[in-house]
Amino acid sequence: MGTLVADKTLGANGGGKRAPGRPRSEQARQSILHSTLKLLHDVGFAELSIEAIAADADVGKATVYRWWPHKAALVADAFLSSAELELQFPDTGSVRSDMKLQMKQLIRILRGRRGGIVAALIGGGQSDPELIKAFRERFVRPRRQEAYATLRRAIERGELPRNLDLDLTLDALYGPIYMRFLFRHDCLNARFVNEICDLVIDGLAMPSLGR
Amino acid sequence: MGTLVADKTLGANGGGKRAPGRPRSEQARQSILHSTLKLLHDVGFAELSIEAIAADADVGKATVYRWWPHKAALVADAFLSSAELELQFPDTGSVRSDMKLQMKQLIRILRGRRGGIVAALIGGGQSDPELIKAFRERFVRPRRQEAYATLRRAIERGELPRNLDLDLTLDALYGPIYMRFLFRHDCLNARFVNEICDLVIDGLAMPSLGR
Amino acid sequence: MGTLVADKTLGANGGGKRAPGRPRSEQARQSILHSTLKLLHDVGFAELSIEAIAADADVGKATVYRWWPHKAALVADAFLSSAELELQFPDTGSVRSDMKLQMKQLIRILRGRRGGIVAALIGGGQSDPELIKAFRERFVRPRRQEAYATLRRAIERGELPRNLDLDLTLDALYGPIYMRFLFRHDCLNARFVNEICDLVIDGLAMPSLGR
Amino acid sequence: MGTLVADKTLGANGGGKRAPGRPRSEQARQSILHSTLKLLHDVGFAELSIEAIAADADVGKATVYRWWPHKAALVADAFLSSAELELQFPDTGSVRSDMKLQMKQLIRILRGRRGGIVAALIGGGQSDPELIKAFRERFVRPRRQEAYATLRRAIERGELPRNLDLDLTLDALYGPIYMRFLFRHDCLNARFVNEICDLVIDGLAMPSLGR
DNA sequence: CAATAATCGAGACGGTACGTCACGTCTTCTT
DNA sequence: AAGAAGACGTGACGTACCGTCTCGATTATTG
Repeated sequence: MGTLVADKTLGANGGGKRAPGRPRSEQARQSILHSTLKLLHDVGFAELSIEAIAADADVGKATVYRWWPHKAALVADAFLSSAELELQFPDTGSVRSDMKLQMKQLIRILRGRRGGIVAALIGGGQSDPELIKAFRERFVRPRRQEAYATLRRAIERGELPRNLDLDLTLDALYGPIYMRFLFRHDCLNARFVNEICDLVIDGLAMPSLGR
Repeated sequence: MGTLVADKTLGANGGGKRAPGRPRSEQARQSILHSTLKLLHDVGFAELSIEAIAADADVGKATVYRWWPHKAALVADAFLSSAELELQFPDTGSVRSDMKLQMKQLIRILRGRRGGIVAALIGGGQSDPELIKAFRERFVRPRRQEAYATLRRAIERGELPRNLDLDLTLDALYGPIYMRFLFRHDCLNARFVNEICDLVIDGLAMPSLGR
Repeated sequence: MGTLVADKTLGANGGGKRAPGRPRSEQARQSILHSTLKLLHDVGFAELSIEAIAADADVGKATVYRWWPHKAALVADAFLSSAELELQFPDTGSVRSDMKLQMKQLIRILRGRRGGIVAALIGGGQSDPELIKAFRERFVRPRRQEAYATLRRAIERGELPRNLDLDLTLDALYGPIYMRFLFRHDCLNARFVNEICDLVIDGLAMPSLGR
Repeated sequence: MGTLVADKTLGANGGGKRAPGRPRSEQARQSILHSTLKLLHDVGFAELSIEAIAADADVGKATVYRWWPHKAALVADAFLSSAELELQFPDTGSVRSDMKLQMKQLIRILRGRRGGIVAALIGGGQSDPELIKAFRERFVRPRRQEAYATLRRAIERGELPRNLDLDLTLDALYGPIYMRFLFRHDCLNARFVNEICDLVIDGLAMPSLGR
C-alpha cells in the first residue's frame, strides 16, 4: 500500500477523479514486491540487484524505476507490506508482562528470516536519510504508538509514575535489543529481554533518590 | 597497526631477515588510509569505491588490493588507526558520574564529524560480517574492557551488587544511545545520557523484588 | 496528401458513405507532420524519435502509430507535404539555360534550411529501403518527368541528338551536384553548375567519334 | 591502423617513449573490427548494436567505447582497415580506358558485399560530420590523389587540355555513379560507366564553344 | 435521443540497447 | 618485489525509446 516517499498513483487522490493514462498494474507491483523479498532473502541487501528483481518478476526494469526511487525504497516497501508484521500489544494487567511479551515478539522477528531485512533497512538507512525515515515512520512509529498506550495504562493503574518520559522509557527498553541485534556481540534471547525489562521498570519505580 | 584479517608484511617477521625486493611504501599506506577516511565521511560506506580511493590517494588500484582483502577491511583499518579515539574512562569515585562522563564523550564523537564514519561502519556491517566484526573487536571491545573496570570498582565500593551482569548493564546503558544515534528519532544530548544512566543504575540498585 | 504506403482513411473512400465513429483529426495530422519536419531538421533522421514527435505535437504516441507504419513513412510524408518545393522548369528556348536555371534552383534548396532534410532523407534511406523509395518516387521522379520534357523540347529544336539517353543525361547533370552535396568535399555554387552543365551538354553534342 | 578521429595510443607518439600502463590489446582491436564487419554485413548499419559487437567479439562493451566514440567511427575503421580496398589505377596510355577500368573497379565494390557498408557510411555521415569527414579523407581522398595523377598524365600526353579543372572532372565522372548507387533509381553497370566516361571526356575535349 | 463505434490524450507496460561506472585482474615500465 | 598507470572482461547501473496496451473522454453516424 503505497511507496516509500509518497505514493504517486494510489496516494493523495482523495478528491476522486482518476489519473489519465493507463493505470498502474497492480499485478506488476505485487510481483515486484514478492521477487524483492525472495531475492533479498536469498542474496542479501548488498548483492540485491534491480536487474535481477525485474527479471525474476517478469517485469521491465523501467517499471521498477518508475515507482521506486532506489533499491532501499523498494526493499522498505517490500518488507513493510509483507504481512503487517504480526506484532500485537497484549494487555495482561501488568506492564512488566505486557512489555516482556511484546519484546519477545520483536526478537522473534529479528532472529527469524525477516531479521536480515530489518538489518538491511537500518544499515542502508545509515547512508540514506529517506530510508531510515521510512523505517522509523512505517515500522517503528506505529508500534511505538501502541507502546505508549501500554505505558499509559500502567500509569493509570499506578504501576508507573505520572510524570514518566515515555520515549526515554521505550528507548531504554528497546535500545539494548537493537544494540545486540546490530552489533552481534551477544545473544538475543528471552532471558535478556526479561532482565532488561525488569531493570528498566525497577529503575522507573524508584523515587529517584540520588539525582 | 595492522590490517583487519592479518597483516601481510609487518606481521610475523619478528625473527629478523627482511623480504627481498622493494619494501612496502609506508607513504602509500598512509595516503590510502587518509583518503579512505575522507571519502568514507563524504559519501558513506555503500558509495565508497576503491577506484575513488586509489585515485584520491594517487596510488595504483593494485596497491590497495595487494594489502587489503575487502573494502570492509580497509575501512576498518582506516577508522581505527584514526586518532586513537580519545575516549578515557575517568575515576571520580562514583559509578554514576564515571559513566555519565564517559557516555558524554561518546555522544560527542557520535554527533561530530566522525559520527558519520561510525554510522557507515555499523550500517555497512549489516551486510558485511567482516566489517561489523572489526568494529566490534577493535572499537567496542577495548572500551568495554575499560568499562568493566569501572563497574568492578563500583562493586568494590559497594555501589553495585556483587552478582552484577556486566554485559547486560553496559548494553542497558549504551543501547539507548546507539538506538537514538542510528534511528535518529530523537535527540542525543547530555540530558538524555543523565536520565538513562540514572534510570539504569537505580534499577540495578533495586533488591530485585519482582523477579 | 496521403501516407507513404497507402492512406487508410482518406484513401479508397471515394464512393461516398462515411466510416462510423469519430473521424480522424486533421489537426492532429498537421501537427504531427509539422513537428516531424521541425525535429528532422534539428536532429536528423537517425536521432528522430516518435516519442519526441508525439510530445512536440501534443499528440498521443498511438495516434502516430495508427496512421504511419514507419518513421520513414512519416518523414517522407512530412517532407513531401512541405511547401510543394517550388521547383519550376523554365522554357527559355535553350537547353543550356533551361537546365542551368533549374539546377540553380535545386542547389538553392540543398544549401538552404531544407537541405538538411533532404540529406536526412537520403542518409536515412541508405538503411531503410522504404524511405529511399519514397524519396525517389515522390521527390525525384516528378521532377525528372519535367526534365524529360525540357530535354525533349531540345531534341525537337535540334539542340540535342535524337537518340539521347535521357536518364543518362540527367544523371550526368545532377549526379555531380548530389555528390558534392552529400560528400561535402567541395563547394556547391552557380559556377559549378554552369561548368557541369556546359561540360555535359558539350559532350552530348559530340558525334561520339572516339568510341 | 588508427581510429577515426585520432589514434589515442598508436598515434602521435613519434617522440619514442611509451604510454604508461597496460598497453592496448591488439587482439581485442582486431576482434572488434572483425565482428563489426561481420555483423554489419548480417544486419546492416541501422540494426547494428555495440552490445552485439562486443558480445560477438568476446570483449567488454567498455573496451569498444574506450577506443571508438560512436558506432559510426567503429564502422568507418572496420571498413577502411578491411583490405586496403583493392582499387588500382591502371596506366594504359589512354585516359578513357584508364578511367573506365578504375570506375568499373569501383562499381564492383559498390555492388558487392561491401557496398552496403559504403552506403551506411555515406548515409550515417549525413547526420554525423565526423563520419562523412572520415569517409572523405580516408576513402575518397587517397583514390582522388591517384586519379589526379592519371589525369595529369593525360594532360602531358595532350589528351586533355592544360587548364583542366581536376576536381570538376572527377565529380562529373564519379557523381553519376554515386547518385545511382545511393538513389537506386537505375542500374549501375559497365555500360553506364562507359557512357558517362565517354560523355565527360568528349565534353572536356570540346573547345568550349558556347560558353 | 440513445446506442454504437472509432478517435483522441495520456501514460503504463515488457523489452532492448544505450553509454557509464566500478569491480578485481592483468600487463607494462620504473623505482 | 613493489610501485603507478591503465587496459582488460564482467556485470549492474539508470535512461531513452520502442511498439503495444489500457484507460476515460470526445465526436461522429445509425437506429
